[in-house]
Amino acid sequence: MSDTLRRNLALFPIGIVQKLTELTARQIRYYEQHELIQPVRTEGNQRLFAFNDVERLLEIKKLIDQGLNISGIKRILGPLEAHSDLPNKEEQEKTGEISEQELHDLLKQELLTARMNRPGVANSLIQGELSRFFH
DNA sequence: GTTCTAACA
DNA sequence: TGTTAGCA
Repeated sequence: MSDTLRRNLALFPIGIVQKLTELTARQIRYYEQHELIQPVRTEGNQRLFAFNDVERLLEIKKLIDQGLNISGIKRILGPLEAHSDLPNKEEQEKTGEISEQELHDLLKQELLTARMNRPGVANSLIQGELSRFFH
């Protein structure tokens, strides 16, 4: 499985992203309106974020802390790469493109990476919220 | 219980 | 940005 595919897998709802990034849901939706991120939607119109989106949000947060406005952030992060029409988690599982086992391995790998780059409270949150993937 | 959109203190 | 209303 390619790295870009892994990072673009739509996995978490806004609540988890909220804890992961320590941004409010309001802010996350606001940044989406300004095309800083492009989470996919479920059939129920709920946002599903990928690791890519989370990383992007963390960069946005850093720039906000540095006093930048939306316009400034857009210039620094640049336009969003119109990432192709990657199937979402449900479709991938439905079509058998990704097995449950692969998904678990994928998430475990991502969590290990996150643990090394972002030690602290964020990790316990990540592990807690994603524990359902490790049966 | 969670998320969504819209709108206003 | 926060927060609340009214839905799905």
